[in-house]
Amino acid sequence: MTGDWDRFKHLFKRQEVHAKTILLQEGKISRTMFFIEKGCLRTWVNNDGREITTQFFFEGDKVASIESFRANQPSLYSIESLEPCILQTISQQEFQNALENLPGIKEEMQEHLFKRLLQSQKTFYSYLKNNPQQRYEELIEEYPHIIQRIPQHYIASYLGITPVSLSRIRNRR
Amino acid sequence: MTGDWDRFKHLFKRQEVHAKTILLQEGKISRTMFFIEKGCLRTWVNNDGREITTQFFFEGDKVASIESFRANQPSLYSIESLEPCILQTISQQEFQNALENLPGIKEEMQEHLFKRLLQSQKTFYSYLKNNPQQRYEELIEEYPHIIQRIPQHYIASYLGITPVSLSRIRNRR
DNA sequence: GCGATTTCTTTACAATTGTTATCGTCCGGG
DNA sequence: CCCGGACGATAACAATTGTAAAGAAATCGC
Repeated sequence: MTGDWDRFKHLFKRQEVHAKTILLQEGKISRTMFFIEKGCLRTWVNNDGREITTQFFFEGDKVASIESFRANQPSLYSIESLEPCILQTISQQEFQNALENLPGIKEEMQEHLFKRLLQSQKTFYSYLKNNPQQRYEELIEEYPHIIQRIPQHYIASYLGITPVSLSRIRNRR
Repeated sequence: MTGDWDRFKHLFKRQEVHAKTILLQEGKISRTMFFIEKGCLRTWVNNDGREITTQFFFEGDKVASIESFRANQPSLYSIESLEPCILQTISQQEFQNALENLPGIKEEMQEHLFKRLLQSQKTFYSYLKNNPQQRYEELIEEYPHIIQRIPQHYIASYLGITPVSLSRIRNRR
């Protein structure tokens, strides 16, 4: 899956960051793409001072505000570390070079984009169809490692509810 | 915007349908793409017998379950006419031909896919950030024609609430 | 090691939405 | 022209979630 990815992994630079480091701020243009070697990240949006987590990322994931990275537009969300991380980073510039020089990367990017669309739609439909309790149960089913690894208030914000409400749901079970 | 689109409009076949015609059923693989000449469509998902509308389409829009159309996977949603419609349709086969023979169409499709990702994300974030009342007000702001043209219970299902709740929200204003 | 911070739970109350049912209006087909 | 279905409003009640505040436990940083 990330086979092609490995081909230009040597272009990356190693970077270590503390927990709670903002790697990309909402509204800024994404100039860097990250590959997680160790640790985890989240993306989140600001809503009147209240944070809403939109996604979690773990070892092996590549993370960027693709929309921003690709179109040079302000990112709709922030990217932040949740744990101390070891990251491999590549700049937009270097990535452009790779795009033009390494065959197949372009197609892989498109496939990646397509998968993101599917994922985004799937998450969206889960929101439409299920209530918070059902979404929590779905999370336990499909991504148990998230429950075990991520502090609950982040999960609550990911589920679209308050930590109080998540605590109640957990007690109902 | 649809400039390139016009270039192969002659490949389309005209089709007239009644209101409430299912053009693609959830779970089936999309083999046809539609261009709306007159009328409007909606996409919706089935949730335990309850319909949830995910999007509305009007004159000038092109509609397909792109994800299904492109990857030959079962569609996650149905496509249905809300009014009597005049449609221009193209089969997957003919579309493939166009893709290979007409230069630039491929890039246009990718751009279209990218825009769908952005749109999908935007709608999703609106769900995350806003309550039903705010989403209704946003709808009035940004897409007033939808309010005027579409029966309320479809709008309610689009907003993720019951018709009863939408009626209450309208009365609160 | 220890104080400060973070995280989670609990409580009480308010606000919103869902559920079910009834009723009136409008519109189109036979 | 009339009947039936579609559509929207309303009411009463239940269930869920949000809000604010307080406290206990765990964890972090120095």
